[in-house]
Amino acid sequence: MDLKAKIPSPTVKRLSLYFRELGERRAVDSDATMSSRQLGDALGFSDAQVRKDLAFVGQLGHPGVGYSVTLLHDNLRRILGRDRSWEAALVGAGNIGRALLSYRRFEVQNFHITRVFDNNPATIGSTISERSVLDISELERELADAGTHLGIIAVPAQDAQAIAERLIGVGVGGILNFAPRRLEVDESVAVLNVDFSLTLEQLAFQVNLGRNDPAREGESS
Amino acid sequence: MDLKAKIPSPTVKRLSLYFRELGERRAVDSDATMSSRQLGDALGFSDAQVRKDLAFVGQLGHPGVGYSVTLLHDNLRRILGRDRSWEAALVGAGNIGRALLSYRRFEVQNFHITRVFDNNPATIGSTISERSVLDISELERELADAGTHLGIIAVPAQDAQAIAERLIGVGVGGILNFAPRRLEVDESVAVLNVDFSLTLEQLAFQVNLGRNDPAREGESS
DNA sequence: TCATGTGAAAGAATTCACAGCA
DNA sequence: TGCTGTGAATTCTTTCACATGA
Repeated sequence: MDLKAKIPSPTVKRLSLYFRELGERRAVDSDATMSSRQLGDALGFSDAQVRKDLAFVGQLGHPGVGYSVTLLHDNLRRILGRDRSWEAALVGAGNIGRALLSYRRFEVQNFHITRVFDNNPATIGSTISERSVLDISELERELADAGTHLGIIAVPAQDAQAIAERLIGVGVGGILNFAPRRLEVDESVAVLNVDFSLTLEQLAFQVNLGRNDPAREGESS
Repeated sequence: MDLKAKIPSPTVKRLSLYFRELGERRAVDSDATMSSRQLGDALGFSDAQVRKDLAFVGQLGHPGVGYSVTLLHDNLRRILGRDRSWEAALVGAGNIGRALLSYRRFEVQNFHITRVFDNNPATIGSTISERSVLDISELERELADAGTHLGIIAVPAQDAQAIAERLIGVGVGGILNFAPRRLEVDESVAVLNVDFSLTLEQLAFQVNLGRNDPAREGESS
């Protein structure tokens, strides 16, 4: 509807958190309202921050009352793209891949890992969390017309770029990259990196001497 | 030595990336130099950005030449706290926990998961990646004088806060939290959250309509 | 009185642009 | 010429503060 204006990335992160919080509240009391202060306190943000963020969603609050939990939740769902189903292809059935496959939360949230690829002959053909592992060489054939929306890369660093290109070749619009390697892709493709080593390193730095900056504390990496 | 001035969090993230890149370069040619442009190009940052970041490390560059790979690498190692060993306790031997236990990269980087706890009787006593799983009720006894530096929480959301408090009770200075729940802890404890659902959601949002903002593309979540 | 929505102010982070050194 | 280090300018984000509505 609105949402022409582009939403800043820090705000999008927080919108996801609001969405989750509202979902939990809604399950308990679907008629509830929450003020920006309540929502902020629950997540560690200021009330002003919450209001500014929610302004991107629309004018949904009622002065003196707060926000309708249900209304806000529904609107966030739409804006965050959670009102549709997402199909993802996973490449790499190693430890991280397996963890993702068994992550129940994804299914609940309409993220479906529909195909799994690997290049290890010992793994190909086996079944992991009810999905059978396909040969990586079949990637193009399997995904050509599958309309897969997202790719998840969980392969060694040196293979990541090539896999990314193949995934983009079959039309995925976004990539979740677990390999510790920057992917060079066209700007029309969204890439998000998850890098455990990097995250641990950030933590170590903070503990080491950066006598932890409180403002950053809850920071979602 | 220096490093009294607090380094901004975005800079710390990039310093880790520089450190990794320099390590790879160093392995090939330990006498190499790199300019801020070369380093930036490799990682997708501007040369000015690189120089600003490296200014926090000290005045290590040589005009007309660049930075000595070895010198810069060594200095970053110290600043990032990588010149020492880190011991971590893992709580939760589920899928994520197992993936972390088998993640080879950690050992190489001097991060050692020395204890593993779970509350599942079927898992307790078993061996995962050469570490035997301890009963969560033994946490305090096991860690009391162990001098463990970091805690890794990979338990269901509803247990996360309690585990965090127990870990802090035995003296860990930092927590890596995989549970989709904000931890309320004293500000002297560093917390970093890794939240797959949140990350996938960010990606979905970008793909959905936020016709991917190029500036954010390589963003490490 | 309580709480939203939003301009204005402040604060952070990035980019620019250039003096100065090798 | 090539490249660093850094103030100045710019852009992005958060916080403040208050007019307005219920």
